[in-house]
Amino acid sequence: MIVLSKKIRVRFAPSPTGVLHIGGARTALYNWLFARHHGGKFILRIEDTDRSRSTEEATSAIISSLKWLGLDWDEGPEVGGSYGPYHQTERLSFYEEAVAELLKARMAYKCYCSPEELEERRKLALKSGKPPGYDGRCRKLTEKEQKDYEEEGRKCAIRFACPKEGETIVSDTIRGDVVFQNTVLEDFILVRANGLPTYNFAAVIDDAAMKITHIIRGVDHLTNTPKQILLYEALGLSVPVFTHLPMILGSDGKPLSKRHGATSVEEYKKDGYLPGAILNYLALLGWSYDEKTTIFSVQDLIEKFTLDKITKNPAIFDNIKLQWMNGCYIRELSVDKLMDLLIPIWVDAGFFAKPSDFGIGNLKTITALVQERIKCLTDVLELTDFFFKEEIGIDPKTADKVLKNPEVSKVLEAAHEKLKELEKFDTENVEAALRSIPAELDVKPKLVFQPIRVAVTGRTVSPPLFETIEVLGKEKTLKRIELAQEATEEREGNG
RNA sequence: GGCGCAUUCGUCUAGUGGCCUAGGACACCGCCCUCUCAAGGCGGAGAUCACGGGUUCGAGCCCCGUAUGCGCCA
Repeated sequence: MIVLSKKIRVRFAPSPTGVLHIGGARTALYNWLFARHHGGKFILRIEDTDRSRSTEEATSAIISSLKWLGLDWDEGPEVGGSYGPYHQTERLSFYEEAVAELLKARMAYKCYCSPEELEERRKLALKSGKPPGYDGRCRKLTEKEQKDYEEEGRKCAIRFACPKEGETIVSDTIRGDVVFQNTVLEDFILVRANGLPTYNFAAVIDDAAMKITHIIRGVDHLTNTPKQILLYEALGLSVPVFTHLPMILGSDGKPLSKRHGATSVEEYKKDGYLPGAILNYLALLGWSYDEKTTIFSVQDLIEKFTLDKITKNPAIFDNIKLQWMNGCYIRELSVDKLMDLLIPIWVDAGFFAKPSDFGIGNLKTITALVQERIKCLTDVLELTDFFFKEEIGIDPKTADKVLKNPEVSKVLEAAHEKLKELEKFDTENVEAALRSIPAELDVKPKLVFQPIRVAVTGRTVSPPLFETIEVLGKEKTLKRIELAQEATEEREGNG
């Protein structure tokens, strides 16, 4: 494909009716990657003509999600640009102008049918097995009839006068030529009775005015495309290159929705996912580079992304794989960087008010201990709460499993004794002290370390024991062992 | 209802007529490492390439039909 790199212009055009969803994020990503790969421009346009559902909050939410993902735009809200404004509701004059032109050329006409009438006719047509589309009755209205309607006070919508013969071909970069018979394209509405343009119309006018060269969007728009092409042609505008992306589905193969769990970028952020991991995962949902590579930095993606490697098949969104990938990205972080990300999570959980309350050094050690054990940042809470809590509870089942062994009393006693004697309470000394216990008591290592772990952390699963004990410190460690001993004795007394 | 798109391991995918007894990744199972859990290493299982026809010396790959799913008109 010959591409004039400098001139490539693509856009992401969300409707601000809600937060940025995974599907939208992927569309934005592919557009952004394509622009960055070719050194073109990435434009953000807000399609807010549906006034009843569009909100300022949604616009800000989408913008902040895009920023968080690192998908920056060259033109659009906040940054401006020479093809603005970038909100459709501020571009009404563009649409009016185009409508006037089409009406004058008789390629559009006024339709006085009310929504109620249309709905009724649609139902009727369906009932009798006929196509439910608009029948085109207002297309042949005489001037007198129009005048009568106007006098009746009827409002009119503007419809496109679709050619009734021939075919329109959509050349899609990944699906090839898709042919539509013009007869099946009804006279669709350009401007509603309320004066606002429809999606198909506004998008074409704006894409042309903004000199968009490539349109990359979901396949759900594929059947809208012939209508749009007809509009480009009617207005003498050059038709952009189309790429229709496969859908993203939920685990049951149905369209992604709330019941599949998190579906918005915001939620993933809150759950402790990293932007790089989300981008990497999304890039691979419908695109691949070769048969081996899975991990791509943003820079890799920019270098390697091409439209011809996009697949046609819809993809099921797999949270498990995203989690795995997020874990990979967490492991790639420096300890300092990871700690910076973890601190607000600990603070939110109420473990401490500011890092110095617990000690930066300790937090750094803890971070290093959990780095390869968490898939999401928020996983850290469950794994580290015992460090911060003054008192830990040992759940009865855990106690039953680990503390019921007859050797436990001896083990805990020995551990307490040895740790108490330590002058330098660091990992090395703690390890040496505890490692001597199995041989001395002639007990398997596991039967020594597990009870100590449970005593000290309250859990059977924890970060590495010796390091953990160092961070906890002598006082807390000894106290927790004592408490466990008491509990054990009680059990023995009762048992 | 019409039109359109899609269909390779459970999931994401590689595959553009002979390199495919179908490759990789996640998940799963086993072993190694090991104080638990992870991480890491090694290995295993898992796909009659939706189905049925055709074209061809040869088809996952090309053509036709069917089924299923999804989308648009809404």
